[in-house]
Amino acid sequence: MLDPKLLRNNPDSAKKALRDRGADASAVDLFLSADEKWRKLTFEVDELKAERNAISDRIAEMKRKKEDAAELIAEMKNSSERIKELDEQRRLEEEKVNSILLFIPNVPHVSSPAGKNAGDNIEVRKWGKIENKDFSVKPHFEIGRSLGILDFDAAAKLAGARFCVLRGMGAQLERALINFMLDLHTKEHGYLEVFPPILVNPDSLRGTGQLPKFEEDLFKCRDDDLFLVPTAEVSVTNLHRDEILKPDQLPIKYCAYSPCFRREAGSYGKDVRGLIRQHQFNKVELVKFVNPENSYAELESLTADAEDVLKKLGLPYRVVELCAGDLGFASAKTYDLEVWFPAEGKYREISSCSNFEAFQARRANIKYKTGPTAKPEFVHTLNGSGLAVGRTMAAILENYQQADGSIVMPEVLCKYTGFEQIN
RNA sequence: GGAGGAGUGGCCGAGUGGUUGAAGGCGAUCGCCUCGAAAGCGAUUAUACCGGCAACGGUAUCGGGGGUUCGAAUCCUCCCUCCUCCGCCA
Repeated sequence: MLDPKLLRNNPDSAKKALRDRGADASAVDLFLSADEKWRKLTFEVDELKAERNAISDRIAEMKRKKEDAAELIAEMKNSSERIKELDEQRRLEEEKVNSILLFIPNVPHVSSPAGKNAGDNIEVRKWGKIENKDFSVKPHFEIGRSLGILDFDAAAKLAGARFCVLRGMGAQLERALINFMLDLHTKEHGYLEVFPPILVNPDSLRGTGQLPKFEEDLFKCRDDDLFLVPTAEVSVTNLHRDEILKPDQLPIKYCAYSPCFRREAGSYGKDVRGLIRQHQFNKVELVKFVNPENSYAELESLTADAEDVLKKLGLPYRVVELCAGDLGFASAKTYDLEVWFPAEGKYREISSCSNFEAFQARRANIKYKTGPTAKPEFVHTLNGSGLAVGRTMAAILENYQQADGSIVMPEVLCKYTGFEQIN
């Protein structure tokens, strides 16, 4: 959510920012008119209530003195009706203001490059050497199938398309990756591990920005007002919803493993094969709550923490800075980490690291105090994948593929897998 | 799932219709005292919104929503959470 004061005082810059990211800027005008109505009604109602409160006090005093207050009471009856009416109007207008606000995306940070779509993203750095192998690397889903570790047919029987059953060393590798990532972030990068619920309520999803706009992307329980999380970001960020954090608490750094569930509505026909785009996948997520002053430095270090996973696994990758038009709804600035897939001969997203500034904090009401007497301010929230586990497995199956069709484990993983090779 | 109990400020805790945004205590902050500290004394100590350049004024909030009433922390109602007992269960 954007700061309503910013929209009031500086609507033109807000509109420009929204156009920069390809969003509909007319919402700003809708907000402005609804907001003005709301403020007018609020002012009127508050004045009437002030009067009512004053007269109520007089009634109370008269009653104490055993005087007759019938006349005042009768008078207040009308006033009370009027208050009720106006209050209802005010409530409706307030709802309108809020629903407009909830559909407006974040404003891109000045450092986010201009551009319309992924084609305008900027590569900021590359890491790792892309090997020219003397055999043709099979795509991960083929090699995984022939090694007997990925079973898409069984998954289709159990659940449908976009699911996968991991078998044997595949299942073990998945588990090893999760443990490896969590250990790295907790032991070397200073994150506190949490294991949150993966079913959450609508308030939580509103807090991070999935609701109300992206409900169709979520799996919802039929009989309960609960959704499966599309990312642990939702659970973990909402850990501090409606809280005022103490000055010495920041920065807070969490990492969490969770399964993630996405309906992938509207992505039919896209990445249909393999582990790239599944309805259910595992992810280790990094989440930070920070002082606004440091949030961009914190984004750099969070990105570096995610990159470290790829470095330790020896997977070639590049870092891409998303242009304004490609930014997610809640993000002000995002770096995508893209890992090399040799079978396809291209880089694909494996992590997305974002600074949401106060956008989520305002929705989720997460504040901090700079000192014991200071006024609470919104924190900045950040998160990034550290990493998407399924895609990491896929990258390993391709990058570590041998001519004989076997897969050599990255060295750091061996103590987690207990084997050095899949064949 | 059934029965009963409870949810008040950072914390504890009073408060069953009218100067109660909320006693009292703890904690915290500032000041006095002190060489310094402790103790003691005094003051301050929620959040959001609206109006105002500001000083300041106003409104709302006692788990959440709705209702009764001139007036609700207090009464009614629905929901949520926690506790106890029963049932079920990993």
